[in-house]
Amino acid sequence: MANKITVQKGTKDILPADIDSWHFLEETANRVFTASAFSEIRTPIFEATELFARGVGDTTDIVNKEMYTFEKSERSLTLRPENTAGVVRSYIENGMHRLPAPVKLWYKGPMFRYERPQAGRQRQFHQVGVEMFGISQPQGDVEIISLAVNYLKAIGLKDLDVEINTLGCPKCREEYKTKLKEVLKPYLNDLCEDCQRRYEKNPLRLLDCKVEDCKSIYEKPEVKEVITSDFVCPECHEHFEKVKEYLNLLDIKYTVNKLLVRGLDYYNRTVFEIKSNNLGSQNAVCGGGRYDSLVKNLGGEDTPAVGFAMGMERLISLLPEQKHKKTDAYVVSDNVNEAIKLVNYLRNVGISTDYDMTCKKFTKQLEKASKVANYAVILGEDEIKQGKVSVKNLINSVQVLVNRDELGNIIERF
RNA sequence: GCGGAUGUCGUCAAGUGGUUAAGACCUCGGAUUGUGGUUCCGAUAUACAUGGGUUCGAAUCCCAUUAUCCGCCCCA
Repeated sequence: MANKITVQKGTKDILPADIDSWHFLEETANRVFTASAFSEIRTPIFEATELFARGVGDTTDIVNKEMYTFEKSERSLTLRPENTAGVVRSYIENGMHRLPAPVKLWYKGPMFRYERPQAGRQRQFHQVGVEMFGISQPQGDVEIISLAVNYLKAIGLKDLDVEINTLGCPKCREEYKTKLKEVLKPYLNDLCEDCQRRYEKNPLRLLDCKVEDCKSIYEKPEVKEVITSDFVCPECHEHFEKVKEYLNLLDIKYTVNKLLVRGLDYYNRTVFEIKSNNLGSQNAVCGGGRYDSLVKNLGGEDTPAVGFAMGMERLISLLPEQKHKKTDAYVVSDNVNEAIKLVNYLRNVGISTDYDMTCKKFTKQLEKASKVANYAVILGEDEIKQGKVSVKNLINSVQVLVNRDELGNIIERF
């Protein structure tokens, strides 16, 4: 035997047994997002590498070490590690700023990140997300957060925590970073390696370190004072207050987590995550926030924007198991000619139908029917003589003799 | 990139140095002369992750590799 070729590390087949959950997530997304006036957009799986370097940010792990990048015709291309940059590119390229504002888009599809796979983390994974362009007001942030909450509610998830924070604007954030670095300077040598690296690269990320030694340093009064201080400028402060006010109006429960810092460089002001306690260490099902400078950074008009992304595999792992749906009808007959015609008829009136193409004996056909279908449609000599068919409900064994054109009604409610 | 655990048929799983490596489920075929999901029989024709080593002898011990899972990191 030839060597078997297997799926690649961190990738998975989505098999028929699991497909109903995916359809459910996708159909619910379409329904819920459409209800909030979002339209679906589909952008390419690969883009110019530079789009992600500039869009996602070249200090991030995603860009630095997790991208699938390849060369073709002297271009550097990359499999998308997330979809915000791609949607922004499309927004700019297609002149969507001339569309009536706001422009509200949603998407779903595969993303690619070269990481060590573990629970809730794969190299090819799927996200469903939304992006909204043209709203700088706090209503925009709330539009997005409430949409996320509505979607998660629509797919039936409970026990989720919404965490929000504000990163301020570039100006007040810089001041905060400077203060933070100052107060931490004396302890620099006591911090873990990661934190020492973060200290230089992205001081905001220092705060959610899980190492005990670091945590205790962040608990020190003078440090804690800086961390918990309201560093944001009056405008950003007012914006965040409004966001919280509107969330309260909508009765959306949230906690303010000053340590919440999203890993992508483009965020400003409001950031949020939605977490589940039932997921192990990769517990964020949704992450998002405001990114007012990204459109401009990628060469478009200065346009405020806000959005989120959800990990579909993580959502599915929280969903109750779904049984794969059976076929509606299975035609059981010894008469091939009549069977073929009846099968074709049933399919054309919208009843999912299958039959035995190998001319097995009657009992075998019925046995097969009971495994794969909800109803057996029996067409034997007796039925053919009478011009009728028998329909047997395979769950409760009730059988009736009916005319062919009644089959649709029968199968729907019998 | 760094740690830890695991790897026996499509699936679950017994077996810890010694004749043809249990069993269950699934699938397929057959028996019961047009009514199934019960029962019975049979099949899946060289399944012990891979490559070395130790041994008279290894699925069982050792080493390497690989894969999966879990954690760190990071993120959805």
